[in-house]
Parts: sequence; structure tokens; C-alpha cells
Amino acid sequence: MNQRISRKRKEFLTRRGDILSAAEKVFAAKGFYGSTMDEIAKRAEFGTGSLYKYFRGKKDLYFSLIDEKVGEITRLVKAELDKDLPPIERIESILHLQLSFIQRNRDFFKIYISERNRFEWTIKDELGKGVHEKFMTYIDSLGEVMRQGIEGGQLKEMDPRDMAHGFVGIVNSFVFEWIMSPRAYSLVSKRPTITNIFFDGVRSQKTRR
Amino acid sequence: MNQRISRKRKEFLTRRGDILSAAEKVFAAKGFYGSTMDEIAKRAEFGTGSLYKYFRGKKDLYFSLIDEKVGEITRLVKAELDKDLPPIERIESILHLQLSFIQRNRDFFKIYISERNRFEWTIKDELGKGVHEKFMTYIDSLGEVMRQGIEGGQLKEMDPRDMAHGFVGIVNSFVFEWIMSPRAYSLVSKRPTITNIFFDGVRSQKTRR
DNA sequence: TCATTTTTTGAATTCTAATTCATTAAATTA
DNA sequence: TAATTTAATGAATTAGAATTCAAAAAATGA
Repeated sequence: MNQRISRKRKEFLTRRGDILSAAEKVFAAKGFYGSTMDEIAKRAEFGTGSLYKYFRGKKDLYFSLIDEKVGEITRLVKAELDKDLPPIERIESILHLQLSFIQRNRDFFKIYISERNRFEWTIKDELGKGVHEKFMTYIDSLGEVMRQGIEGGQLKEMDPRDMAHGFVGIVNSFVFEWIMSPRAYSLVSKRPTITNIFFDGVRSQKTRR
Repeated sequence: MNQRISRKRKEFLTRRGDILSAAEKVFAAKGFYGSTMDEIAKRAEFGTGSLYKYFRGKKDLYFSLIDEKVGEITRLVKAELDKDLPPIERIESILHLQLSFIQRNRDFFKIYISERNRFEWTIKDELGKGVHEKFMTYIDSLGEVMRQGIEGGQLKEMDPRDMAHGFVGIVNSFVFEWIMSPRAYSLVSKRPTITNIFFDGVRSQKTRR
């Protein structure tokens, strides 16, 4: 039982992937409710009905998209966490990782950013719930990194969870601005600014004799 | 021509207000697409059709809601900006103002937070466009405060716009966490944590002889 | 090649909810 | 109070898409 994932199956997955990337563009441009299955099908060069061979329905398509990418970045971050770096460098490298991933996946993050804060289906919907849960898991592991930094004396005494929230807040804000902005500057170039604010704050050092 | 805004008109506005607050609760609980005009009408104790005497339609109702509250907080912040305080205290007092306003208007902010990042209608829709524009205006005036702080030597050299983004990022993050959290702690109590991170960063001071 | 199975298709169906509007009720005024 | 104007009502209409499904096309393999 080795290659019982072959041909047929492989082609199926390829087509599925094609549909996902068509959907990514449509959703990014018009949001969930603004997009129609017709438009996604047209863009992917399939008949409308065909999409239902690959996904249970519109929501399933949408959340599969989110799942796939979130899985990807999660794996990247996890790998980074396995490297044994000093806390501050570790945070910096995670930051770099994220910024460059986001830069490479602008369309997707347009979707993700507006989804993370959606209450509509956070409540009841099984699919929607996952998005926020995964975000919380991420905050948790980031908090763990912070805790290590505090224990090691590199970071100040403070609730590590709060610290993690502060961090993602700053990052999100720059990501959001970058995504909204028509001018296409490099997101990665914002890294020094972000670490500067997060690690050292905005107060002038001159005043602190 | 003094009180040509009377009785009739006053009653009209009262009812309009009643509808708005019913809508606030429904939208906060279910989001824009999850809410129906029927439910809002029922909650406000009106017939469905009546809502259309007060608002052009669902979108208009929704954005009127946002407009009203954003106008309110904007006026408060503007008043605060008129007081002539040193930059750091000014930022702290704006922060306090906001946190307590948000604490008093949790339902509304549930709506607002998920709206600020909505692309669906940011693009074409006249109504939707306004939300993001007002946010940008807010960033601008915050940037101006930062600029003054930099000029006065209280804040370090840095693009004041970036500084403003960092600030709202941290704030948003704590607001978001507070809104999502079922545990009802005081949002205002997070103020010291926020200022601590924003002004002084998270790096331990011990390491900096 | 041709019968059989699998996949694709998009028009027809179904569902959902916004909006309209003829009817009814309330308020105003003579 | 009765006529008239104004507002409220909610059932009926309309609109917009998601989903289904019978027919057509493609792939398979004998």
C-alpha cells in the first residue's frame, strides 16, 4: 500500500488546487458574500456544478482555503520554534518568517485578516470556529516564547500572554496597512520598525539620563 | 426658525434611535449577513416595512449605526486633542478615553472591529468606503500627536505614522481579545500594560546597564 | 472501435431574505 | 366627531445565488 494515491487521485488534487487558487483571487477581491460560485467556476475554467465534486459547498471551499494556508504558515513557524535560538532572536526570526510569508500571499491575507474578526459564524458554525481557535493556539505558543524570554531575563516581567498580544497587535497593524495600501512597498522592510517599537518602545532615550 | 425641529421630528428621531439600538444588538450577535430585517424589526417592536420609513435599506441602517458611534468617539477624541497637554500624557488620556468608550459600547465594537477590515464593500460601495476613510483620518491625527512628541524630544525619532500604527495595533489587539473573551474583565485595566509596551517596550532593563 | 463507466456541465430548482405596497390604524384638524 | 392626512403593517413580490440533476462529454478498457 504505497502508491494508492496515484494518477486519478493526483489529478483530482491538482484540479482541486486549481479551484482553490481561483477562489483565492475571487474571495480576496470581493469577500465571501460578494463572491459567487459562478464566478469562481468561470475563473477556474470549470462548470458551476463541478465545484461541488471537489467541495461540499461554498463555505467548505472558503474554509478549505483558509485551512490550507494557515497549515502552511503554522508548519513554518513550528519549524522555526524547533531551532534553538535565544528568545529575542527567535522572535525576530518568527517575525521575518511571517512578514515574508504574508508578502508572498497577499491575496490570501486579504481574506484571512477580514476573517479573523468575523463573528458571524465564529459562534455557531463548525467551520468558522476553527479560524479563531487556530489563532488562539498561535497566541499560546507565542506566549510560551515570551515566557522563556522573561525567565531568561531578556524580557521584562509581564504577563507573557499580554506580551504576545502586544506583539501580534503591532504586526497586524503593519500588515493591515500594507494590504490596504495601493503603493506596493516591501512589508519585510517594516521589520526593524516593528522590533524597535516592540522591544524598546517609542519613548526617547535622551530623556532617560 | 428656531424649533422647526419639534415634536413630530423629535419623535421620528427617537424611533429611529430605537431601531438603531435594536439593530446594534442583532448585528453584534450575528453580523451583517446573519441578521435579518425581520429580526431587527421584531426586536425594535416595529413591522418589517416600517424600518424602510427610517432607513433606505439594510446597508443604510448598518452604516448609520457605525457613523453615529464613530462620530461620537471622534468628537470625544477631538475634544481631548484640544486640551493642551504634554504629548505623552495626551496619548495616555486618549487611550483612556477610548478604552472606556469601548468598554461602554461593547456591542458596537463587536460590529466595528469586524467591519474595519472588510474588503467586500470597501471597494465599490459608497457607504462602506467611509468606514476605512474615517479610520485613516484617525490615524492621521494620531500621527500628528506623535510628531509633536518627537519634535518635543519626548518620543524617539521615527516615522510618526509608523508610530501611530504601532499604537493602534497594540490597542486593537487588547480590545479584540477583550471582546472575544467570555470572562468579563475590565478593558480599562489594560491601560498600564498598553502604555508600558508602547512607550518602553518589552526588553528587560536589567540587561542595559 | 464501441459499450460502459466516470466526470463535467449549466439550466432549472430551491431557498432565503430584502424590499414593496395595498390595506389598516393612528393622528391631526376643522 | 368626522374627514383627511400621515404612519405602520406584514403578506406578497422580487431578486439573487447556492445547489441539484438530467443530459452530454470524456475517459476507460475489452
